[in-house]
Amino acid sequence: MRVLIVEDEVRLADALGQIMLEHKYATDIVYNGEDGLNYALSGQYDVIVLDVMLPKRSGFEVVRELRKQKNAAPVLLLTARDEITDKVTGLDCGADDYMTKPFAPEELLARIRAISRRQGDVVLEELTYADLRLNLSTYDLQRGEKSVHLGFKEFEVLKILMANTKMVVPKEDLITKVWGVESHAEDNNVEAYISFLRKKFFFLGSKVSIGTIRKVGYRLEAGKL
Amino acid sequence: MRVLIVEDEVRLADALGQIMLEHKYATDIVYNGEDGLNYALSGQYDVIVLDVMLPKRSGFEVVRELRKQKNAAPVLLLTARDEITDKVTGLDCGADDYMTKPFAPEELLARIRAISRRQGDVVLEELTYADLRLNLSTYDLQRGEKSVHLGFKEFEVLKILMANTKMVVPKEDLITKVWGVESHAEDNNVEAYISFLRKKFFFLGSKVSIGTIRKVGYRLEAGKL
DNA sequence: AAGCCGTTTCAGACTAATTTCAGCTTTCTT
DNA sequence: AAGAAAGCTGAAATTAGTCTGAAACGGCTT
Repeated sequence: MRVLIVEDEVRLADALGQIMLEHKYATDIVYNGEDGLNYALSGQYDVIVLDVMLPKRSGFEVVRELRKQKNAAPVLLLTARDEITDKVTGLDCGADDYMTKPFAPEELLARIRAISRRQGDVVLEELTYADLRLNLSTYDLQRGEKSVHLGFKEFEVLKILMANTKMVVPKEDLITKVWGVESHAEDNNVEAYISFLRKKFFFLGSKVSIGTIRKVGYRLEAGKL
Repeated sequence: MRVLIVEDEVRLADALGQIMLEHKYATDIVYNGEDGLNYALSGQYDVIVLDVMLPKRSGFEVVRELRKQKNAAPVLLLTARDEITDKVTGLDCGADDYMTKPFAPEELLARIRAISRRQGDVVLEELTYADLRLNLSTYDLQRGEKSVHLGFKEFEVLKILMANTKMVVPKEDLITKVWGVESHAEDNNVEAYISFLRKKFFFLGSKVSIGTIRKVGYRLEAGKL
């Protein structure tokens, strides 16, 4: 079960991420409407938790655009209690549910369960690149017969690389997406995980390797067989 | 990466300048809205950090005017927490992000990275000149089949030359843009990199060459095949 | 309490990028 | 044409970024 959180208040966003984590939801967090829309359009999420008041594009705009593009992912809108925005507006735009801040974590979880149940599961089960297959629900990475289990962070790092194949993913991005924006994770954390992943690629005998772009980041590369 | 800071509290402005410096951003500081606007319009900045409450012209006015003139530079607004200015107003005026004082340097840096990158992906993916293509995300320079990887500084130098094709780029400009304003890089540093680049052009068999304008600078030239 | 697993931290090895230097070539000046 | 200034470039020296094994850590399970 994958959840996208779009919320510009970093503190709240991280808190939500924390809650999701504790309940075993894989979570991505972005901090503005534009990124939110782009991430949502990737179609990999089972639920999208969307703040209304956002930089770049409001939550309303995001849902509307999402629906226009025929994306049916369940959307839960968040709004501050004193914002004079109308619940009806949100639902008209195509949102599935609506909740005012502040709220209890339990309520959030309940609503997420509710709207995700409503949908028939149409989630992609795995990501692939060259000879590698990353199972998104079991966290197993396999190549042919062999298979290894990835830890949560290994998984997240690889997932991001596989979702952006052929693009260089900046270390910064990995840090903010895997460790969270206000973490004090250091570059070496990322490096350590890249190292772990390389070891596992090697173990699997994959032709895929992780290329380093110095001072920038990493990208997947499919070496010749 | 060039940053313009518009902030009337001299102490804060200087502190910001210091932080930027430590993180290798080339920085200019001005202390009122009018200068801010003029500097910003010069179009040489990658990010503008703009206080809301300013002498001469408010931050809001500055962004609005900037946008009216079709200047798309990413703007990060600053405001004191107890000012009753509205976040929405700022974003509506065309700012890209918004932060309340006081804030941690780390947060500022993170946001600067975020908004400067954000516009980066709207911007073109590669620069081309004659038979050369410079991939802006992988730092690869290619010509036909062949491709070479450029180091950070090589890349920056070439990028500037390719962004100003047919114009002579003064050595001084290269130094301040690539090494930073306060650097004590010497002309020979630039010369060394020009030399590296020429070698790579030759390796690629490109018809492009780097012409020297004595006592001034360099420019790209597309020789005949 | 002991063991396991995923994660973080650290230090040294390693490697690529960058700077520096020196001698050489080209261009300009007179 | 001679000398001076500016520029070029190969090689060496230095620095900065990255990799990785090992150890420490912390939460969970047995």
